[in-house]
Amino acid sequence: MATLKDIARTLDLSITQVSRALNDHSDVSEETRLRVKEAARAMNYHPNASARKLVSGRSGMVGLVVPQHRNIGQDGIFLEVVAGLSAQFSGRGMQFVLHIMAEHEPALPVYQKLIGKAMLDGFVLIDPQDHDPRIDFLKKSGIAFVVHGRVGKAIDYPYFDIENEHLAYDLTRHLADRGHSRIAFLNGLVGRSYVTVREQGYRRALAEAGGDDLAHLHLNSEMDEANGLTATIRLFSGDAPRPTAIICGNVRLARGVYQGLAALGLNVPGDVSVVAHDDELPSLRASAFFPALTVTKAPLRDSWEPLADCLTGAIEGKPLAGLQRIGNYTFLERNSVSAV
Amino acid sequence: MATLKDIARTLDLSITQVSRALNDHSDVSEETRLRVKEAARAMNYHPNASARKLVSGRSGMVGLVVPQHRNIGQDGIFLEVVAGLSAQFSGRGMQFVLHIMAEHEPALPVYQKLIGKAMLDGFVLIDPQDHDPRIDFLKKSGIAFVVHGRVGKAIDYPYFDIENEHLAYDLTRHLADRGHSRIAFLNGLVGRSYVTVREQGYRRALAEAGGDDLAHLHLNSEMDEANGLTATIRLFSGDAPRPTAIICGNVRLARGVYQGLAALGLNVPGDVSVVAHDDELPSLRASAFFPALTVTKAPLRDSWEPLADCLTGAIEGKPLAGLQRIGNYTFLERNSVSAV
DNA sequence: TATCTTTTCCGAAACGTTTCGGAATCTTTC
DNA sequence: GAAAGATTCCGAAACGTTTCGGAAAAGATA
Repeated sequence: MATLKDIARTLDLSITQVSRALNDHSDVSEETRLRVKEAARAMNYHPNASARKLVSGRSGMVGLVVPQHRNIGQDGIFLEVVAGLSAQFSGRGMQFVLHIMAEHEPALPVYQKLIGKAMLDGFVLIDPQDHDPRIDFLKKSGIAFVVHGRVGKAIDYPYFDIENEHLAYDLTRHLADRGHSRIAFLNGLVGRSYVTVREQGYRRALAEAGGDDLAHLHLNSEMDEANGLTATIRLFSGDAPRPTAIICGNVRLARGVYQGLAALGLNVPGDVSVVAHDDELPSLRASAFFPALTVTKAPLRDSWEPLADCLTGAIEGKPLAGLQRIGNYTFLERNSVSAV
Repeated sequence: MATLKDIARTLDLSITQVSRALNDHSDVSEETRLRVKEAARAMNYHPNASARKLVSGRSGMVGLVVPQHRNIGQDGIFLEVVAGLSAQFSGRGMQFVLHIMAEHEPALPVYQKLIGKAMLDGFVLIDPQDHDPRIDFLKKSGIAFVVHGRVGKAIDYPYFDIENEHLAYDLTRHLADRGHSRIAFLNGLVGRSYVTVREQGYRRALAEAGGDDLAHLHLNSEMDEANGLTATIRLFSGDAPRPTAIICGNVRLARGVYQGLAALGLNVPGDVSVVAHDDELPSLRASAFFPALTVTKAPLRDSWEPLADCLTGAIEGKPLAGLQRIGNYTFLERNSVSAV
């Protein structure tokens, strides 16, 4: 492998000057800058990442740490995350390190070890929880990171997120405006920050509309098809007043809901209206539902670029203000809602 | 972050001796070895990977480079690979670097750049092709690597593979022994090394059995459900003699074949026998087919450990002999085959 | 006691890069 | 034509680790 020394020798320059030329410093003449860059290309020189990290603190590597939970295999979402982030960082000449933890391994020691080894410039943190110890830990250890999502009020770290409170409000409001008052919400796992704020949006809309705030209509579960189906069955059996509309946290839940309603002989939207939030995972198309599903749409795949932007910004020490981004969502009215 | 110098200072030892103590060198007394290790743990010292790599050539990081092809999202297999390998290396205290290339980016420059940066100790290479330039390139550049699969005869690099030739032979022979002579083989994409050798096994069995070697019964395609279905339709339309049995390169193809046969009103195994090779992807269970599918089974998930073993062995400079491993497969006779 | 081994330790160099402080060369100015 | 400033360059130190060669201390042998 060619090193700075090699280039310096062939060009009869000092190592210092070669380094400065390659890094576009000011005090190197235009002529030598070109000569050096040409030579570097010719000898296909790539700076040694370890040496660079050692002195300048940058290695160009970022990490993602995820637990290996049982359904990591089926869940298309994980793949979307990994492929999306990896492609983003690869495209920036950076390296993406994936660390999959053992089943019930605690996360903090893993981060600590990775930080201790000092080879990563920063982390992407996904699936933030309501009181997420990882965020505090990363903040305290002073390493750059970006969160996919956000938790709490006064937020002093880089993140990319969508307005989950708003979209839950919009979906609920959309139904309430059409006369629905018993609106069920199939939300996600308790503790996830977006689940919490979506519940807040749901309750805010209900309160405004004066609709019944029936506790049993808000259900938390893993957001898969099976739970969508069983939740639907549950909602429509027993003596409790039945919903006239269902909001689904994602499209996979909605698919289960459609199946459940079909099994119960109930019509969409005749008997029950259904709406959902759509992450636009490639495997599940909300528009292909019958009847086509009304959704708020915010493609997950639009997250990776801003996340990578924010993390590289944080690594470069840019001010926090530019590193907190909110993604847009759109409301798509289709055929799964009717007035009551 | 604590460094060797910190430990040396608090213990009033030299940096040298601390380093040697931690790395279990011979010339350090048992007493100081313990004192040093204890101190290191107390100060939660982790060796700086960059510094270590710089001098000793080892960073404890390995890489996987994959192209971002269109169906990277749906294909559960990619996730299985990434999660499996990452977990293996994470469990060994190593880091797993995933590099996803742009759609049609050439692979060799990517490897060259990664090798140039000199931060990886080795690579895992998957999906080897019949004349794979990546293998030559990695061999020439002298970096450690392991191949999932193998190509050609005299193989002088570490690999983990299963006996694809044998398993194709076994499946074909199983059918031939039951009187089938017109046996179709839905193989995978041309150029993949395992596809090539499976075809050889198929032809060998046919030749032995004296069965018809009908060229049109060997089909190459992407190994998904859709192709299984269309291939089946194709096999049973037109004037060419129709197969009495179908071998599928994987279970996903088999699922398509079952659908196709059902659509054609053909019975399994009454009208057509079906067998397949089963990688045991979590999303597709061959035993849940109706009728249950006869297969050769070699769980893909059993590959990651030997692959990681071989790669770490190669990095440590172990002799090639122990780094070439063959995985087992089992033959599971179920209900999808009948005699003719 | 003097010499020879064995055990245990340490200084210094090296890996490839960045960066600080200063030095050489060239250009301008009076 | 000399002093001042700009421009372009370079030596040396530093990052944290491993390792080579040798040295000190301890024990064994004569």
